[in-house]
Amino acid sequence: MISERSFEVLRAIVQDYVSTREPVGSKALLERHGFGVSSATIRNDMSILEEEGLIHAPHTSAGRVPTDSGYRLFVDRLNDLKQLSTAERHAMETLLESSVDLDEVLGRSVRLLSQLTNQVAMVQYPTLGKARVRSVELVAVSDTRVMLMLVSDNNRIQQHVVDSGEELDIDFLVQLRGKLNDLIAGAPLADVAKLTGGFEQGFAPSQRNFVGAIVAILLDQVDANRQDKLLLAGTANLARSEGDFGGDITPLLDAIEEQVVLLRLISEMEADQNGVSLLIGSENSIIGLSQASVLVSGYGNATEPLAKVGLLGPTRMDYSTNISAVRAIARYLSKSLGA
Amino acid sequence: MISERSFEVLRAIVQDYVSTREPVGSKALLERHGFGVSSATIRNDMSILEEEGLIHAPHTSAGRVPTDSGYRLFVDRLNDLKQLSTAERHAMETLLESSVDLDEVLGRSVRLLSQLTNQVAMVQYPTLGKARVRSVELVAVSDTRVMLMLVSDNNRIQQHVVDSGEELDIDFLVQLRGKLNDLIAGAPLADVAKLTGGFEQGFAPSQRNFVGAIVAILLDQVDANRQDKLLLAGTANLARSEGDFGGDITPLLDAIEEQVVLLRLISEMEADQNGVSLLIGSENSIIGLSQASVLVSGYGNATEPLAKVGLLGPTRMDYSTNISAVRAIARYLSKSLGA
DNA sequence: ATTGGCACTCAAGCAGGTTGAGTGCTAACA
DNA sequence: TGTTAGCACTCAACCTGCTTGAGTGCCAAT
Repeated sequence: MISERSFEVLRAIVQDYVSTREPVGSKALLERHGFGVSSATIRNDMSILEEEGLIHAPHTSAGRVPTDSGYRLFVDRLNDLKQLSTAERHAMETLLESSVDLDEVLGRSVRLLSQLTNQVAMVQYPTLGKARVRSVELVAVSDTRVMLMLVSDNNRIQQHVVDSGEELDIDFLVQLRGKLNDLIAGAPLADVAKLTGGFEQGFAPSQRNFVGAIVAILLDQVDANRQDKLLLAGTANLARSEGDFGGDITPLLDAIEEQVVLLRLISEMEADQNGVSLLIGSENSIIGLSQASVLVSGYGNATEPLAKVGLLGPTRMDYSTNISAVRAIARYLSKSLGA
Repeated sequence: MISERSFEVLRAIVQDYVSTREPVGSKALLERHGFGVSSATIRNDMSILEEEGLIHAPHTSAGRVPTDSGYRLFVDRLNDLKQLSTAERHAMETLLESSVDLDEVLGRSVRLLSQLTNQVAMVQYPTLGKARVRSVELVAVSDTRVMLMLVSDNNRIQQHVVDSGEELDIDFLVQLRGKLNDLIAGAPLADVAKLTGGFEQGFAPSQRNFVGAIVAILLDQVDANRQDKLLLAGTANLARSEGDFGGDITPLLDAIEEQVVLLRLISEMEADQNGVSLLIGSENSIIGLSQASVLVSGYGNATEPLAKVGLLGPTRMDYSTNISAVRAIARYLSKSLGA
């Protein structure tokens, strides 16, 4: 069992290494943090930490660097998270004020998160689960094009423009809208496919093509809800902290491009006591992300989160700040979308 | 005046330097490109090119690197652009097929462009110019929230959700929608502000707050059309070509974050004979972008472009490929939105 | 105008020496 | 038993001097 002071030494090492990017030695440690002991004692503690696999020396005569397990212990014992600054709070509140549609809320949140943390931020589109259809709207946007809107009862809106290729009959649109709503308004999204089966059969042959197209788009929209989507922001930050990922970042870029991998990863992550979950370095199984940490939190309902929001960065990141930022954004998203 | 062969030498230098990232010398040049002359002759040509300020030697005993002017001449004399591959054509066509709303078209285009070129791609939202209001729609999306949609006659749609804070009266919404459309449908966007002045005075005092809010949002939407917006993609590519920007990329990241600077820059760029415009390195006036090239093309109507689309990358980029990619995307956008 | 030849330059790479931040160990101490 | 001072040891980083070779510029000959 490592002593209390040994842990303080670990904490100091993590902090110094995160801020300086250089291996930290016993003497340098004393200068920054005034432990009441000599450097020799620190060295003894360090050797214990090294035996436990928490820190590691790049080479014999260098200082120490935290290992993944070292970061892990540091994070697990993290009790006081860094508070957001007033400016940051203000930014959050401004965000809260303008209650807009889903895309905008998610887009702004993820951009804010990336700015707060200087990392790559990501948010998963909420799955609808037990959501129901509120209404379907058909709006003519030009002589031949119509916009199909699917509004669900958790404030979520999806829209898509369909070009019928022929002159639209406004009256028919109104009538079609009515029939569609009679059919599926109030129904769970999961049932839409069943309910609309054969729907176009009730129309004149000349209209069936168009109605069929509309229904197809509608089903697409429902499906798009089931099939998760990921929104990223701040990927340019990768250029900033490139060196921290150790040489080749192409696998990282690929993983970001192929959102599927990331999506599966964060879906499988289980929340800890704080509501956040964290994979440090090699704790995640994706090759090429072994130098990266992934930090996410669920948002939505506390008992049953809708989806995840979080960030991706080098293992050498400021966990304290980042965890609190992710938690704050998740709280905001829950407030804004969880209802 | 530089001879024809000297120019061929310049062209070879640009090509080799772009692909190898290493200064190119007279002998290496001969190996790759079989000029029918000796290395000494090449050296003579090089010294001419250097006198003209088209190439430059990093140090005495190194090969040559194109200067900004060198790239410029190379590009100006570029006659055969690289063709898109069939796979790339296919991607474009797939994009064309799904005719959807503005956000989606622009989003997909800019992502495709960044993938084609491996650079940071950007597209400017089209200004509406002489566009007119087609219709205004009000759709209830929950008991208290209503979605306001502004549809203009060039297929452009903007929407925003407003929370009235109180129970909505559906009949009143329908009535309000009618009055609004009577007032501004068909009018130029520029006139909306004038037309809606004092609009809420025609309503009962209890309703004026809500109507006023709706009108305010409407004006916001009109304004958002005037005030340009920029959509970026592929910023992660910066991490890939980081070294080409010479050391400190923070000013570049800042410029990307502060889209305003970029927007002003590309707005001021004038199209050349090919429809594209290009600023190479120090030709642009933004500090911190002196190692970057900006390449844009107008899209929309040939005579009067709606907005710009293009990319940002290191001066050391493959101009031939990139120019043709930007042109292709611009053509596609024109076809899709210019009507 | 082109070429072969030659002297010259200088970054890059290698070998050897020095430095200093860092370690581990041990013996003394509280 | 935990802490400390002291000391020998290690090794990356840095410097220095040397060699190499890719590259240049110039000139006289074709």
